[in-house]
Amino acid sequence: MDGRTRKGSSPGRSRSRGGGAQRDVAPGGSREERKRQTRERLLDAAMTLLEDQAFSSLGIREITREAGVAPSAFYRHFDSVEELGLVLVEDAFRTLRQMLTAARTDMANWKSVISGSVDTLVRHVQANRPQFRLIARERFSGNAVLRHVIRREIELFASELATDLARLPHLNAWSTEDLQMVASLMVGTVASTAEDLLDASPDDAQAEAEIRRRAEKQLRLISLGVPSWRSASR
Amino acid sequence: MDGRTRKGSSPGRSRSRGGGAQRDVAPGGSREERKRQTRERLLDAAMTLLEDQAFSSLGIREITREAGVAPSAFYRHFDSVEELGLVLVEDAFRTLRQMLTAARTDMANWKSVISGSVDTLVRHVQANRPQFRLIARERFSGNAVLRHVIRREIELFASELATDLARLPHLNAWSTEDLQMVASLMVGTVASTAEDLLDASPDDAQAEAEIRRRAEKQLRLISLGVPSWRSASR
DNA sequence: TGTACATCAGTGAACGCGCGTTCACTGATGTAC
DNA sequence: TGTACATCAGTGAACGCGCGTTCACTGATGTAC
Repeated sequence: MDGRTRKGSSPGRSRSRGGGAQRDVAPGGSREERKRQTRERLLDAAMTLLEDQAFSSLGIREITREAGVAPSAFYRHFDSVEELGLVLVEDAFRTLRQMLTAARTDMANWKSVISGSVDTLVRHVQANRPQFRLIARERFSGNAVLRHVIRREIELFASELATDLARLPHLNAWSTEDLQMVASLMVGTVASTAEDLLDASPDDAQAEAEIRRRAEKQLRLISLGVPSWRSASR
Repeated sequence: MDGRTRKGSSPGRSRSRGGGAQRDVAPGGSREERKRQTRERLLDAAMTLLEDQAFSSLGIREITREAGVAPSAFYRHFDSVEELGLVLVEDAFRTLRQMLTAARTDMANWKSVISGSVDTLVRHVQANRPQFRLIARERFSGNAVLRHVIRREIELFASELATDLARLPHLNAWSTEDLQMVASLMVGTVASTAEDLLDASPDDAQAEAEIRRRAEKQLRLISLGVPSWRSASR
């Protein structure tokens, strides 16, 4: 038995653990490796706490308590809670980018591009709820540094989507402004869908199915407006 | 001169002040009236502080300091910061409901219903930035009680919009589910627009014009999809 | 392989500080006569 | 109108508490010979 207690754990986080035979509880590993593990525990602890509270109310003592280390140990890994938060946000966006790569791969089989994308979205959100919740929440609230990092990333996604859309047959003659308009509408719809998923219980299959249906319909409705756009607006 | 200092003020708040001759600085008024004024100062102070921070990090000492009263005076008016927060949220939604009433009045002149609604939105958001920011931020973050109150209100608006839409010629044969789908898409688009406005500087007329243009286009694109909906989906 | 020394992740005590909350008070306002 | 008493919004001192941060320490791990 180990004197420390490990109060919380977040099975959702998929940070790659170093290779080897050592157990989570037993000592094991080189000094460097063990330091990495403690850092991991701090990040996991913060993520667990963020499920129920805002980032701006997270404290060093709170995080270290949850992680099962002394408060002063925090400073061996981060200068401030904000620095830790930036690492969490970077992690979350790495997850989100993986989702987008997966969604683009799914685009290969055309015709069901909408339901394919929505399916990719739902699976990734459900598999990484803490990360998506972090992005959804801190996009608006509290800490200005985190907020700006998140905003910038999301704008980037909308621009990338606009570029993707420009390659589609119906859209290649559209102005940049109009492409960005459609892209931001789609990104906004997808973001709302993700928020609805996070708001529902992860085990509520019916709620998930309804959210999925609605998102597909909304994206389909938007796409139905596309062919009529030019003629109606000019 | 008065010994107290009034550090902050929020001219945006439009709470109706009691009738009479008394000045803001001078003593004036009945005991009841002066109590009401102090309560007002606390609410205003909290709203001012909320422009830069999350509700969940607001403290009693912070609010009373900003309002220029002793910390213990807080308890003459509210049992907790949360109770004060609920009053702020109610106020904010009163403002939002006034906006919706105004928007419905504008609906009288058909054909420009979209640009009319967007104009109403922009004017109300700009005139009540603190309130709209409160709703936008606390919809996700921190305090669970506030979050749920805000969610419920927003769902209510989407339902009301669905009812309104059902009266329109093209839409009166639609299923409830599809009406709600369109309504939530529109509410989401309007919410994103409000967030963009709050993110931009209130004095940046060019940014405002671009946000307005984009919102009008997005709503128009959605409405263009509506006539094709049934045929394409069934 | 064995020994002596260096490194450094994690500890725990200590600090000063601001927090939320309580409480007896004060003095202006309100009320009864 | 004047007087005596009641009310109560706001005060300021006091409390215990948990916070962020510092610092000398310890003992396992790493390295040089």
